Amino acid sequence: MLEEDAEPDGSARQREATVADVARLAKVSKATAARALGGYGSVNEDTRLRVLDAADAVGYLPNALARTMSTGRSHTIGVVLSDIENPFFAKATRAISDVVQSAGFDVVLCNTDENPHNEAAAIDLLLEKRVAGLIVAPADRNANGAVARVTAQGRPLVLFDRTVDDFECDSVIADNRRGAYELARVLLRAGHRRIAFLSTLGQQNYRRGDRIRSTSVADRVDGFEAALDEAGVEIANQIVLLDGERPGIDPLLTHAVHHGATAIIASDSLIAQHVLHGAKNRGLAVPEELSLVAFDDPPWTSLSNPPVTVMAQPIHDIGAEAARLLVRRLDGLKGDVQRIVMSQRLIERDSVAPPRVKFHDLDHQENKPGLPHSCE
Amino acid sequence: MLEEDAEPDGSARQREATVADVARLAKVSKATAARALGGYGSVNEDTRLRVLDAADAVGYLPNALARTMSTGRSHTIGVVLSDIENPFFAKATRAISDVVQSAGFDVVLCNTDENPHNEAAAIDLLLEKRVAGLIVAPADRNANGAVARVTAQGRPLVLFDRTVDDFECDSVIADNRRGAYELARVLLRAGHRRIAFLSTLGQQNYRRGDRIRSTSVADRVDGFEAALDEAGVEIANQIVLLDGERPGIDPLLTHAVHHGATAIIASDSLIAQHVLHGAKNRGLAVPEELSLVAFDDPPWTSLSNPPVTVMAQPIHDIGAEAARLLVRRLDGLKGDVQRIVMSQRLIERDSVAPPRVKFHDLDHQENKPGLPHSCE
DNA sequence: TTGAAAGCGCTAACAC
DNA sequence: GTGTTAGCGCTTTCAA
Repeated sequence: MLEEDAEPDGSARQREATVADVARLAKVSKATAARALGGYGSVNEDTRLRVLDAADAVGYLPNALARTMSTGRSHTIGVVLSDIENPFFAKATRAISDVVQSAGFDVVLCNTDENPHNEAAAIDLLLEKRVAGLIVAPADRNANGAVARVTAQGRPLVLFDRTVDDFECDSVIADNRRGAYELARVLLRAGHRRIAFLSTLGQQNYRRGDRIRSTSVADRVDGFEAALDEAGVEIANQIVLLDGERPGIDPLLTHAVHHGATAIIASDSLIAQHVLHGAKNRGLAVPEELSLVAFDDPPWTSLSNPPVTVMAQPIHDIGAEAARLLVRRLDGLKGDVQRIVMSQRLIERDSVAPPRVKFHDLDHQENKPGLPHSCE
Repeated sequence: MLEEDAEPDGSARQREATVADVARLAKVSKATAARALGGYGSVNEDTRLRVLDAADAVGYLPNALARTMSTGRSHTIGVVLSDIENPFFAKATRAISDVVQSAGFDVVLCNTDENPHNEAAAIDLLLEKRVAGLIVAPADRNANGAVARVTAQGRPLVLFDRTVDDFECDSVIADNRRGAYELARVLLRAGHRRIAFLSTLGQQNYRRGDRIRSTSVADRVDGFEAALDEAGVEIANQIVLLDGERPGIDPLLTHAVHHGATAIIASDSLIAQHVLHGAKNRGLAVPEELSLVAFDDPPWTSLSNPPVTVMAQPIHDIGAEAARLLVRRLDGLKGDVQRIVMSQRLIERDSVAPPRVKFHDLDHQENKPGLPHSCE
């Protein structure tokens, strides 16, 4: 038995047992005890049992930190993402954990809230905790020092959902440009000519050509614009609304509707939810008065009134593939950077209808001053 | 500059820099360098700057493991829960992170999949990593050794959403019994006499009085049964369906409908989603042919067709309160175990209608053999 | 098979 | 203000 330290509150709390304690009780050396406990080296079967008995007699619990310090291996990988409440990330995380755990690694998760500062802190934290590798969905494509630090430290890194500019790195993303293109085509085919793209990410006051911080959103906006160009629709008539810092899709919706948008592309399912709510509150019938399409396909999109047309992403696969890639790198796989791009899938439901407005009138107002195509 | 180890692939990866390296470059002792780096003790401003310069010249990154080992403080808390994909846990996790981080702790998250074995592994893992304290939603109320081990190790622990039998411990839960009671009352008032309670947790083949593994589900079933008793409705006519191991609410729904259920209580929003889907697929109109009420109030429940009547839980507060309590314990708060119970709130929408069937007929069949009240 | 001792990177006494 | 030294709990040579 270990001596017990008397606690201030009178309870007796045991000092944590160490290999040394176990060794003493089992009457062997620290080294032998450690071998028996750690299951390495070779140790006589009898002594092994004796050590194990001693171990749970003193309530021995290995110290993973000490172990990592001496071996240099942590068996832990870090995952950093922006919003665990977003079903996209929840699902991807799930996939990552499954893969990574079955490969014998533990996972530590950090939430950044789309804030580059938090992200840097999270990455450094994980690096300081000496995780074996990292999987991150970077909040900012630009000069992302924290992300670069990971590889600079020589640790494997896989980016998912988003990438970072001028940075060679394994990554697994979805074909967002194509997805947005298709979504825009659906709307265009239905006759819409004034479409708003809504996202909570990126900067406010977007002008065509601006670099949007999140590459997944940037790719979508790109595909969106490409479809419009191709259809010969004036981009100036379109409305790309990015929320930047502010919370709340609702003001964006107000803005969009106020400027004549007849259809919305929601950049994720959370935004689609807000749009549907907003439309309901405003007494705007979907799709009769406002059409809606969105990225991601959580179960509710087929249950809502109306069911919504979506671009489904292979979320599970994105996470799983990112994890598999990291595990392979951890196993020592060398070789070229891998950039995996997964395709998305259109699911048409009932949230799109032709616009009620005729656009001939509006088209003549194109140059009317004061018609913004971005939100302040 | 540090010497560089040549890597097999030809790249040159730096050995990780340590305080010793920094000290050498800054021409001070290890202790001084450590003081400057760690921001403790006192050190001359000039030397401090010199050390800091040296630090980023060699790309120094502190080793949190080593620090924890010598200080005994990890500044990290562990959270273990059963399913991060469930919006309930996603939201609670978010609240926990926020509170805990602003108190200066990092958080490590583990998913258990409702599997007691995984849970034990996760708890031990966290304990081995020497987290300062734990917040756990226990998968099993019975003789939960892993949970007990936490306090046995002298580490603060707060349970949330669920508790463990015969185990004194701080906890924050919702008043599930009352919530279920109210939900049952809504259905009863509408005229329903044959109601099915659906959950993915707990054992299959439930008989009244059985101990359901998850205390939150157990409390709900308890409240459900109490309401029926009070209304003088035969419990034998009710159908408590728990999924046990199997994935899939759908077979449960089949079972319920097949045995004449006219209303469903879904034990969480994921289940409600499945029920709505299932009803749709079967061409069953909600609420005309099947009424539905559920726990939790994610945004989609007001968007669905029909919007669903729910018992909203103060999820954010549950998480935040659990975190605050843990932080206080970590700060040394002694004193009695705290058991915080938060109340739920009924939100009536359009998913409940009177049953079409008249029950006089059915009541006479009560003793008809083969009418099960639980699912195998 | 076992033991003694060194070392992982850091902090914390204790001297100077 | 700064340096020396001794740990934290484990693994890992190297001998015996």
